[in-house]
Amino acid sequence: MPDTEYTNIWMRPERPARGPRPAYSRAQITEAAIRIADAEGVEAATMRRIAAEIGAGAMSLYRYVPSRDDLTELMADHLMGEIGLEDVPTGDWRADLRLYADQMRAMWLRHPWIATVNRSLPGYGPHQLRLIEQVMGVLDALVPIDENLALMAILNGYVEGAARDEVAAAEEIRRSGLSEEAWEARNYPYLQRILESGRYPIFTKIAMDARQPRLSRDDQFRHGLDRVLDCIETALPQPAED
Amino acid sequence: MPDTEYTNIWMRPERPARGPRPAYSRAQITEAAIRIADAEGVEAATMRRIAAEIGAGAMSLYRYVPSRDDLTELMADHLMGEIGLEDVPTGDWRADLRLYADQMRAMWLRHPWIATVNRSLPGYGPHQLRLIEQVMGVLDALVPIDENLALMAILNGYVEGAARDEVAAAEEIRRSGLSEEAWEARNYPYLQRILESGRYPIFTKIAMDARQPRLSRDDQFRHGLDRVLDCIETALPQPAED
DNA sequence: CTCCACTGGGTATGATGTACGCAGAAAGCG
DNA sequence: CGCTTTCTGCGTACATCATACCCAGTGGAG
Repeated sequence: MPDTEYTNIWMRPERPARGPRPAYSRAQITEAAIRIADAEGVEAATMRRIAAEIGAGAMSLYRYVPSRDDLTELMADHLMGEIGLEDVPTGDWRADLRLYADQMRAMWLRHPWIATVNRSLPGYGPHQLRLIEQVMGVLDALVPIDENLALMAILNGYVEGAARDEVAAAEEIRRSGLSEEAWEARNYPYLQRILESGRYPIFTKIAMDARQPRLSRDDQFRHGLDRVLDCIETALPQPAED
Repeated sequence: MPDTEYTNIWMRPERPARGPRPAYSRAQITEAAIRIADAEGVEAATMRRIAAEIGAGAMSLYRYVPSRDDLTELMADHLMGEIGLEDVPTGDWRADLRLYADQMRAMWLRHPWIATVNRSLPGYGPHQLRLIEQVMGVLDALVPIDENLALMAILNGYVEGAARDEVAAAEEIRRSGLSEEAWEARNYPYLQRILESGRYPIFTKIAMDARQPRLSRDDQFRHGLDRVLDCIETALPQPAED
């Protein structure tokens, strides 16, 4: 029973020394699972379906991955690998953090199902670790480590929150099987009821007066991000003089 | 087939006019489900278990709630009702937003399973709507509605992100069935391997040098929150003079 | 008083993650 | 080179889940 000792998917060696060559690999399985989740929704990425995708039997996957939860962990970490910050830090911290934020959001939109994967914190897979190094490396020379942590909490909170909202709406629409317009038309009566009740003046103000909801998603994100970066700037010691 | 017309759990009337008195109610079912999820984890709150909790047969629940997803929506909105901001705004926006943030975080910690419920955005249940009114009412008189939206995105992002991190760790420990100390001891080898690899200097700096991870969770949250509130302050027009 | 739209709930179904066991393959050892 | 050991892929089996369907009984509307 060697299983008991490994607390973590990252501690478990992929291949033992003896025996026949494995026909597949963790990476292959992980990528197949991501492909299915992207194309058909995370609920379609069942163990059987993933196995079929790579031409294996259902139970074969368990030779590579101890459980579905661990596969999920592999999937989540693989996604972090899609964030490319090779040339960071460039010296322009604002551009660096914006690049990070934009890439992160784009990744969320490519893989909306990541919102349902909440085992985020204790993962610390290799790609996530690399990303921490790169992102926190941007401000590392400018502020103490505690300050850096606090600022990154704000930035990550904003990016993830914004991405989560976008993705929640998109997933709701996808799951309904309707077009975006049809979905909005279908929900219109409820919206109307809220507005007509007169009990939600601020909600009404948002729906009627705000420019924000009428901007493109990209612009909405960018506006909020600018605010966050301004906030970070005020926390930096002696910002660059003109 | 009246089912087809209701797009939303909030549009569907709880009780029809005719027929015998229902023995239970949506509120009763929702509260039972929350009680189970709190005590035994969200995975224990199955339809059968919830039905058993209130002394009903499994299928009886479907007389009150069209599907498990809708029940989840009811549960999530019920939680928003736990945030009490009756006396807000008090005139001290900073105190008001801090009260909101603290209550929100406390609610997350009471009900960690909310992290797994991601159908957040298009819900707009009654409690969520009321909360939007109260929270956004704090700054409504001070800033334009678009500004208010942007600032709330930052605040909510921080609060939710911080709560999500705390909850993810707590849930991971709970699910392992170990004590916090035993869980940490179990994970120690992996942490050690990361540090010893020498490839993650900033991660190492966080683990070794930062004060932050050694503060209480409450203090960590408060520190970050102060930063966010500072950020909001700089965005307000002519902050109150001394 | 009669009718029928309701009620609670038993049974059944299809899907899921995964435990178990088996036949065959290949690496280590003599 | 043959034997043993340790692996491989994978078919079968099972517990558990949400939920479709059905039925007998009930109580408000006419």
